[in-house]
Amino acid sequence: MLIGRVSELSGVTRKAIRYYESIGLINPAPRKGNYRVYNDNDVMVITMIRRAQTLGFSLSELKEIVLKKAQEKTFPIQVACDLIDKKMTDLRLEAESLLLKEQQLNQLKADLIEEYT
Amino acid sequence: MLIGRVSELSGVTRKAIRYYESIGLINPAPRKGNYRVYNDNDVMVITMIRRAQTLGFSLSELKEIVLKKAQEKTFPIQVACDLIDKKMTDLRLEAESLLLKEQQLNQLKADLIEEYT
DNA sequence: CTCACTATGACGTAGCGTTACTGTAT
DNA sequence: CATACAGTAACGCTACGTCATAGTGA
Repeated sequence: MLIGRVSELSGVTRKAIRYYESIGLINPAPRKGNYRVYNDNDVMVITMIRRAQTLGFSLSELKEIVLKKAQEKTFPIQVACDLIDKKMTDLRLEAESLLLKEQQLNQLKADLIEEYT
Repeated sequence: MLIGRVSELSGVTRKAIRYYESIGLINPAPRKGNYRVYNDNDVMVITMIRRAQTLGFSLSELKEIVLKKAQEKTFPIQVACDLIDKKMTDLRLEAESLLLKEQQLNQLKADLIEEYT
């Protein structure tokens, strides 16, 4: 299938897919003429990338995993789980900072109202 | 005072201060020779900008307020409070999405472990 | 003359979106 | 010939950091 179909199935734009290829996150698709040709597995990979991205992984983090997988010929589950754990920690820290910001926003509003009324 | 001193007092880098000027967020500082000269009020403004930024306001949002203030000759407290309220809503939405992501990260980890052990 | 500070300007960052222009399969 | 795809290239966005290079006041 061509890139447009992959985009439909995965929900990832053609531009993004080509970008993933350009940074070496996915293998360059074989060409039929000048057009990139994909298979079902490619769709799975791209879908997983988007899923992980949504959960807060950067493309460079995902690239690490992809590279390790290529080297070790097997999915580096240990590395992946470590990254996930780290993300969870990050999330909790971010949640705390959100609570703090909410308080500070309230404070800021109170300050402004007091000063300008 | 010169820009280095402002940077010390406000905790905002010289580069950032010049950037604020370049995008019209703060007024171009008068020059003594070729050097920008600031006063205490400038320091206050820059400090407030940084404070608001930390709370999640973009520079363009802050610029809106600055522009309104210049037009109406008085601090647009209504606009500011509305923006603050909006930020609070955003924060709550983000907090929810963080909780969801935490669940999904757990799910992702469980999926990986089940699949690769 | 040196030293500490200032200035401008170009390039880099993340992850694509958005033109803009061109090629091709039907 | 038109239409709906495909391709590459280049600039835009956010908020500066990081050189590189050069001027200036004490």
